[in-house]
Parts: sequence; C-alpha cells; structure tokens
Amino acid sequence: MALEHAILVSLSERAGSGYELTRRFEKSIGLFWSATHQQIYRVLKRMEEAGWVAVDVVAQSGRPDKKVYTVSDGGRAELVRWLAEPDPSAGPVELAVKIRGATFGDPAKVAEEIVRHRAHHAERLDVYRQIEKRDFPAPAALTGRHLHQYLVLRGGIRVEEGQVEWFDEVLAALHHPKDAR
Amino acid sequence: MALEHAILVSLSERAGSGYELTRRFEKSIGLFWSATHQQIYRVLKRMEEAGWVAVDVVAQSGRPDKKVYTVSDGGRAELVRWLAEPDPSAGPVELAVKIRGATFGDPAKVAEEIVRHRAHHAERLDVYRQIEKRDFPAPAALTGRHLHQYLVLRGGIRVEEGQVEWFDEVLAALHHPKDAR
DNA sequence: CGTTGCACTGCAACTCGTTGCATAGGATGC
DNA sequence: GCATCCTATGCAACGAGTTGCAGTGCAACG
Repeated sequence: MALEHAILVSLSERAGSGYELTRRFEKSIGLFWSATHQQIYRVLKRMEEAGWVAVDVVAQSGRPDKKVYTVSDGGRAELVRWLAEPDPSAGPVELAVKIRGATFGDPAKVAEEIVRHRAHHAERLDVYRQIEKRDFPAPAALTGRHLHQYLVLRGGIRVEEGQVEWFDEVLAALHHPKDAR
Repeated sequence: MALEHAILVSLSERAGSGYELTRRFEKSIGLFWSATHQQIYRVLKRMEEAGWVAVDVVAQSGRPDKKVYTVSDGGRAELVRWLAEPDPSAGPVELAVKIRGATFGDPAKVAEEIVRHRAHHAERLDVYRQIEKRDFPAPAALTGRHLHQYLVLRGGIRVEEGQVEWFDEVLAALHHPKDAR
C-alpha cells in the first residue's frame, strides 16, 4: 500500500514524530485514510532503514523522548518518482494523496495520471448506465429483490459520477495555474 | 470483514460452487467488491464448519467435480441477524450488500441502518463544508500547495454529497413499497 | 490521594487477503 | 501435434493491518 508515500507527503509538509503522525492521520488526512500508531511506527522504521527519512531524537522535560522524522534526499527522490509513476490499481484515496503531494513533485505528471483514471471511471459509469437501461427500464415499478438490486446499481452510478466530476474539477484547476497568467 | 455475508446473499440468490462465486464477484457483485478464489474457498470452508451452508458434491463428465453450496437454516438465521444488526463501522460497500440482501431479512431494519449512516455522513459533510468556508474563502485565487489541499477537500465533499444523495434515494424507495398500495 | 488521561514508543499474536504453485482433463488455437 | 486456456479445487508462504499489552512520568479530576 501507499502508506509510505502518504507519510512522505505529510512529513514533507511538516516534520514530526510517529505519535504526531498518528494524530494527523486521525484528523486532516485521516478523514479519508486510517492508520494505527503501530502501523506508522513500523513503516517509519522501514523508511528509515531505506534512507527515506532521518531521525532526530528530541529529549523533552516531563515527557518521553520524541523521535522527530524528517524527509531525506532519498525520500524526496522516492516521492518524486512515485508521483510521476502511473498506477492503474490506485483508488481515489491514493490519488488524493498524489494530488495533495503534487507540490513536492511534478504537478503535470499527476494531472496525466488523473486523466488516465478519469477515463477508466467514465468507462465504468457507461457500463453501469447501460445495465440500468437494459435491466431496469421502468424503475418506478420495481419491488422486492429487483428493487434492491437496482438501488445498489444506483449507488455505483452515483459514486462513479461523483468521481468523474471531481477529476474534472481537479484537472481544470491543475491545467490553469493562476500564477502563470 | 463481511465477505461471509456477501457470500450468504449471493448464495441466497442462487446456489453455486466456489468457482462460480469467484466469477460472480468478478462481475455483478465484484464491480464494487473484489475477492480471489482463495479467499472464497477458505471462507466457504469456514462457513460449512459453522453450519451456514450445505455442500453437495456434483460429479461432472469431462470436468473436475463441483462442490455446490446452498444456504442452510443456520445461514439464513445468521443473515437475518446480520441484516438487522447496526454496524457503525460499515462502509458503503457493506451497506450495499445489506441493501441487496434486504429481501432475505427485514427491509425495515435495513432502512433503519441506512438512516443512521445517512446522519453520520451528513454530519461529516457539514464539517467539510465548514472547513471549506473557513480555510478556503477564495478558492479561485489559490495556487500551489494550498490549491492541492483544497482539491482534496473538494473530493471529500463530493464523495459525502454523493453518499447522502444515494441514501436518500434508497430510503425513499424502501419507505414507499409499490406493492403495499 | 487514588484514578483517569495524555504523551510516547514498542513487542507479540492474530486476522484478512494476495501471490505462487500444483494438479488434472478436456477444448480450442495455430 | 504442441501450447495455451478453461473448469475446479486446494496448500504454503507472505504482507499488510489490527488488537492487546506493557512501561514511564506528568497533570488534572474529584
């Protein structure tokens, strides 16, 4: 999973300890992403071994020592690489991390990835709509089992619609940078 | 996870082998849910031991034997129980399974669960909108890092909006059954 | 003055799910 | 005629993530 990269983005925004990162994932980031402190501590250790982050042990008065993590050159390079790399299996959450981290890499590459995923979701939406037309031509008359199946399909359609609209909003914003006028 | 219950719903609609279930999860159900054959075989075994399903070995000519699974009384009872039980940690996928399986339990109980989740998502949507107003009062002027953070928030808002609208559609349909007029 | 809560890190065991591999016969393709 | 695909099931190993527990030392509640 891309928890490593979510951490890289978060640490790029601001250095912090495992404990702090856990809080962040509970709040701002974690509104759509969850991770326990265990997960974060272990991944942080792995990242340190890989040379993606540097540790700074900070002694505190009245509190346990802190291990403050900072993104190293290796980590920055990895983040740039990951941001530019296409990932067909990425879900909306991974893409959100890429968008949020675009500042630390090449936003144009991130936009290209969004274009690919927009196409994929638009295709799926089309499939759903065809199923809707073919299998449920008169939804108002549905009852029981067929009604329930229809409602689930409607959920899929709404999710995909929302997704595509969001991608369009993101692309419009990324393609017309205000500071380039 | 609720893979067991998704299988119970699928087998309630039609009996089938592990292999067949794998195909179903790839297509109709699996448009929003994925499971490998390994997962399914192992869960099926567990379910058989728990007495939720009954096996019927069918010899075929020119093909390997089939193990056709059918939902037993124990399985039906478990499905009814699960459908009526509130689950605050359920995501949209679990709820979709509950909706699709409503026919095999008490649809009114499922509707109650949807009401609870609708409230939860409406609350979240409200939080997001307040953050939007407070932190990004002039979105058109945003650039760089702040723009990217704003776009992620917009994604969260769109997801929650779509969710709430879907719940409303489901509730409207479940509360006004056509066959009760 | 005892309990609860918070800050901070970590080990150990567990569940859930994926990937790789094995087997075996018939059908389809080149 | 050989390779590949499809049906059909299953084992073994691995990886990601959760839960439970443990320890420390200060601050606040009642």
